[in-house]
Amino acid sequence: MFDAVDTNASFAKMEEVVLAYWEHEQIFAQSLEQRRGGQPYVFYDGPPFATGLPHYGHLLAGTIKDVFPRYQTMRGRYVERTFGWDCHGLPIEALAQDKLGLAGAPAIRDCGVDVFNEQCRSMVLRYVKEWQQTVNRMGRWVDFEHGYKTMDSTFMESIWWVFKQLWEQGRIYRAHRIMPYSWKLNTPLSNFEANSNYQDVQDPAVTVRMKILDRDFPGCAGLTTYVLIWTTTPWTLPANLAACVGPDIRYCVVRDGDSNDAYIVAKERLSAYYKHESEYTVLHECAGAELVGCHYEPIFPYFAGHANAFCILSDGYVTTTDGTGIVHQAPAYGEDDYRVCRAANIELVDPLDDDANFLPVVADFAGVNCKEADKAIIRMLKQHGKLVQQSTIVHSYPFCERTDTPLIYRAIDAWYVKVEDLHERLIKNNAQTRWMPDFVGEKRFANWLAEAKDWNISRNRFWGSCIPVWINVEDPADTICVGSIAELEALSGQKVSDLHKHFIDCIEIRRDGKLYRRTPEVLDCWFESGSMPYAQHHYPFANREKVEGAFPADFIAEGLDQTRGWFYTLMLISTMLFDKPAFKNVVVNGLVLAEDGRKMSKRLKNYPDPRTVIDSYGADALRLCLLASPAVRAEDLRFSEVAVREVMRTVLIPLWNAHCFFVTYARVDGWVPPAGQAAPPAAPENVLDSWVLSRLSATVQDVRSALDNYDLQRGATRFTSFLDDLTNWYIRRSRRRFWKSDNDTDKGDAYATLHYTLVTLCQLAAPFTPFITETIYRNLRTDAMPASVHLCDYPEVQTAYLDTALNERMARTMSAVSLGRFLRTQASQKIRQPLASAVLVSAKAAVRADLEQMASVVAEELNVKAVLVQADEESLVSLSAKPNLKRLGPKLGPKMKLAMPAIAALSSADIASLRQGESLALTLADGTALTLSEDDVLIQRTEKEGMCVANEGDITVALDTRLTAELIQEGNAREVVSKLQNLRKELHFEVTDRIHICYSAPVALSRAIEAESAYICAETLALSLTAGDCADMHAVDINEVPARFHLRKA
RNA sequence: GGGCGCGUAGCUCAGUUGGUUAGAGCGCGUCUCUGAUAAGGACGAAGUCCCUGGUUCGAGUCCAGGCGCGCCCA
Repeated sequence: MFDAVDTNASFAKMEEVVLAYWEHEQIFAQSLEQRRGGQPYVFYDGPPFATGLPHYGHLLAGTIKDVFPRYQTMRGRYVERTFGWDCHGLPIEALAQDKLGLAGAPAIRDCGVDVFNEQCRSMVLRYVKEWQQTVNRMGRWVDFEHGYKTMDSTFMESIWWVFKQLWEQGRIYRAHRIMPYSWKLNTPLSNFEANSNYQDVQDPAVTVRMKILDRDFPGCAGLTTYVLIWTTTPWTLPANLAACVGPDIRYCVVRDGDSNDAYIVAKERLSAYYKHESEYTVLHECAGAELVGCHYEPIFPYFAGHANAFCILSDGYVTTTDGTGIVHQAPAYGEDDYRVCRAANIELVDPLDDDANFLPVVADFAGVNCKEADKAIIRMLKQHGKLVQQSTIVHSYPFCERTDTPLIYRAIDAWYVKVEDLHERLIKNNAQTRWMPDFVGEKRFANWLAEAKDWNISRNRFWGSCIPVWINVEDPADTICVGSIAELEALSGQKVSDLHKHFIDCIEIRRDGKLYRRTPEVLDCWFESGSMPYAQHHYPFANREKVEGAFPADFIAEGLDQTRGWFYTLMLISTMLFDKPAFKNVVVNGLVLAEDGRKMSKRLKNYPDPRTVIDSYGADALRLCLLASPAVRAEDLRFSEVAVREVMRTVLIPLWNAHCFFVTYARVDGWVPPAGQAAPPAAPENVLDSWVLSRLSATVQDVRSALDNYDLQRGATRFTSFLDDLTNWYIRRSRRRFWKSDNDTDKGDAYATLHYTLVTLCQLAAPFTPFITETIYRNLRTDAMPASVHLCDYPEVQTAYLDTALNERMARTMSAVSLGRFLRTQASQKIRQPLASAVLVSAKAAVRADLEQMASVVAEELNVKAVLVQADEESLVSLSAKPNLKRLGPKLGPKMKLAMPAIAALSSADIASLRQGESLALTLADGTALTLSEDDVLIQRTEKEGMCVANEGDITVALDTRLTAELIQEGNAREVVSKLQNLRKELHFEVTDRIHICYSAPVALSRAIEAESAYICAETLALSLTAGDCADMHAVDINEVPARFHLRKA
């Protein structure tokens, strides 16, 4: 016997019960154990930082990461799922710095790298418990216990192995690069990090003049000539080493009316400096190329005499969109500057310390922070007559994400991985990966791979995997790369237990009388996450076979923002190590935005707490809401609590109530499924049973194909649309079959069909909504079936049940019913009022045959005494023809425009002959002869005026709305039954309770009730129906006639 | 500045190889059904399919250019 169920169950509470059951019975472990030996389905989990709580983006990705492993497990695959944690990097360092009150790298060194790193270690896992709770509450099955951490020694040793592989391939090199630099954190940042916090700021914009030393331009005799440069970073002027012009840009030498000096400015920029042409005189005009080689007097004296410096260079990057068209070059502080100066053999100078304060060499501003020095520098320029113009500019400028201080660009010593020779291999390997949606892989990612730049992998930080390179203190070119702990122990003669910086930096290597110390940088943590396929299993030091057998992964899933993150580093490292892609299938999810379309923000509080949402609607509702959204196709999703509620109302509640309905009547009748697997009747006689089984099979086919193609949205919507057909057609149409008190075959078939359908639907939906399906399945299962729905095999497509003709027949029936309902509304005849007849008309024999078979369904649904099916539609509708554009368009081309009116003008006789298969000759306005056949036109029907007729496509329905006294009496009886049923419900009677009814009504109505008393009693399970007065009578309206009823249990 | 994506009803979104009158849900209004349902059904109001141009007999759909938004990069 099934357990009684509560229609008003709280899904959130139900889910808690399921979680306890899974935990207690170790269902996840069982689901794995059961598939041990099955073909593995390999899933890699991207490691999150545990420095914050999980948000909707994590819940979305986490749900996607749960559906496919569950699905594949049910398909028989062995799917291990281990969680991972990203432990290193700036997020955690920033937290530790706050905690210890340390401002930057020097402060960290002062307090001790060991203290700092141990602080990091102690904080890394601070939110692990919360993560675990949330992930678990969402119903995601993943192994936390054996999860990997990027700070584990085993993980870090594998990182060294990976590094050494690249080293031996000659891919690791050291270079200068211009990078965004945070002086607060004393570290260069990746461009990725630098781009995440642009702010609009006001900066000075100064135009400075530099005296030309060794060139006389025509017409400048007796004048001092200056080249004008423009910059928004005055602090870079002390490090100025050159000026750059565009080779093809036109420049003018003008006599400045104010100063009577000669200035060199781009011709196009003159108007920016002079309001009127009268303010200057053009002395000479030339191309930028002619200016190259001029020397000028350094603005500041600090680097006077620097080799090859203080001359005019040229390069194509110079534009005339702002400034003077001449760009000042400080090679330490700009990528283009660096490149241009390097080509001119000018060594950079970088007079800033780690905090970006000026070094003593810049005597006037020594110790001053560069940005703060701007004002003093401008003042000094003014004093020395070098400032031509001063203004401010508001522009978007990158700021440090962690500290909100401005970033500067400066030259940094860095370690690089050579990538630029790998483009073809990367693209080839990416072509072996299936992306969902495809454009992310085929366009976005492929384009990125095609232009991938060498990868800066070093970070001048503390808490991370160390770059395992030891450098000869005497000769920086002499290096040793260490690839394992054993290697380091052998080289150093010391025992090594931990690979973090504070354990490793003190280890020195002596070889052949030379001393080697480690390079101080740590690795970019993307290097670690990209190495996770190997490092999570301590490859190749352990688990060689396991890793090699489980590579590449069958499936990964992350957000669109990982295109250049994890997706890239995985693909890059696997290509470099094994020349293979790291994953075969990847689902990319979009961003989850707040309801207002903006990013979710804790400060703005523009989104509901996930826990509140789960507690109100349940994790299933949240999961399905996310899974059925465009967010699973890499599109943005505006998340709204209302949408979650909607999913609960329209999917979970109907599913739950279908279950309640079934269980309620099965308990009344004591129906139990036969032992063994759930099974439908062998040969269902009722067309509803065959139909719902056919629909179910089609749905199984659809959902399987959707999931096999990683299309979650399609999968989710297919099973929900089936649910709609199940509840609002199959169950509604079948209700009476369950109420009937005699246990005949039809009733048994109904129970067996619905039981099988619900069980199968639960199995089908289990990967999407694991809780409610588990609850329902557990109540419906037989002893022979697995204890949990998640231990079941995924439903197979039952081709024997598939009947497309039947599906079409039922679709036609629904269409006829829908038309009939419309007519009732038009005629203001509610469904409870029986009518004499409905006429279903179609000229197509196949349609008529279908409708005839289903006539009883239509009659019942429309509450008519008789349903007639006939062929003659012309008494009800008038026919007209339209061209079938799909057929005629390609045939006629431009003549289509002439054919349209000719076809519209066809008479009903013409149409009739076409429909009898005859062809029809037309002459178009331009004399073209055209022969039409039936397929060339579409026949349209218009309801004739004044009749109760409705048409849709091939089907026309007419309703006889005339009422007889008999029909009215029946209508009243049905109204009475309806009111009585409502009263039963209000009085909380059980569906099986027998009752006695006492009523009082006006004479006419009383007579009707008396006449229909047998029917009324049968419907309401009444043992008696007597007229008279008694206490506690309920007043009701029966078609606007007042009446009173009293009900009591028998 | 570049790459990619998105732009359809008040809101969230469907819309097949170009084809006839552009759909659904939510919300709103008027009805209705119901002994599983917090549900369902009917009708109604609500559209410059972002704009411009092109290809075509025919464009929400294809092409080009632009505008707006997002992600990634520079």
